[in-house]
Amino acid sequence: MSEGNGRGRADIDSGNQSVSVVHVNIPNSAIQVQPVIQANHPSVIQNAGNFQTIQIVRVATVDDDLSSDDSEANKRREILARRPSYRKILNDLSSPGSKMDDDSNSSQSQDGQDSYVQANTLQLTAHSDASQATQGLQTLTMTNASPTSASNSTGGTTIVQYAQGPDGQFYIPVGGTNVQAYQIAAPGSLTQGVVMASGSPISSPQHISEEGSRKRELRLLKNREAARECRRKKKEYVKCLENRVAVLENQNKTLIEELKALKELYCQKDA
DNA sequence: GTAATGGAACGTCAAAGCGG
DNA sequence: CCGCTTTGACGTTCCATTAC
Repeated sequence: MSEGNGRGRADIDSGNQSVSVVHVNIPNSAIQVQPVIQANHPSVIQNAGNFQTIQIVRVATVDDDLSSDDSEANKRREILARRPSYRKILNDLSSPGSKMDDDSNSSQSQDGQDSYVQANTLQLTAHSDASQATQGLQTLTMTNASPTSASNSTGGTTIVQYAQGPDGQFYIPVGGTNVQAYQIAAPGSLTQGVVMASGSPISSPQHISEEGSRKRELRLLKNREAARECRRKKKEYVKCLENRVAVLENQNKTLIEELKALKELYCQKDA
């Protein structure tokens, strides 16, 4: 264990450079970024028209009293929980004037560099590969609209492997891409649960607990994937902001130079 | 070589958000 | 209102780097 708890550090990796996400003390405010079209500056043009109002959520103020640990944690949670989702922000950024359809669409981010693909629903289908079935290893395919780079996801489809033992129990590989250990799942879990989603319920206590553990496995599986996707989106969001900062800095620089040139022209004319 | 350290990524939990 | 999704927080693991 490296750090005790993970406070104060965000899981951000933007490629070569590491990015620390800090909670900036900003009063309730909104930044208005006006669309500016300047034919002279291609770097600006590529973002022209995509600027939107960025709502800056107040995170904390300097004089916020965060004396006790509990109240601090509670306050932090309350405050942070009110952040808009990355999806919402990126949707707002990428679709000026129109609300994009929320489901299963891909869009370009405001700078046109990062493609942003969304996945909102995880469709679970179970199937068994003949060759794998002979070895007792089967796959559960999670059809997902978003291509994720992590784990054994290929083009938005996450393949979860499992095996059924001779005793009828299902074994789920644990540990992501590398199968490191097998966790015993309840008999009939996952596959049957997925396939028999609308099947007739059996109400014996044992079946109820099996059903419970099966649901839990499924929930954890989905949440695992969702967390992965969320991190990916967060990274993309940070990259998007960084790009925007670069563009705005460039724009600012250009405007300053332009102003300078105009001033000189004006002074010459005056003299 | 090895312990210490830091960063990145992950899994899980909990709570808010959101759609039907 | 309910069920599902999203995301911050937290703890853990792995890996790279650095100091000794």
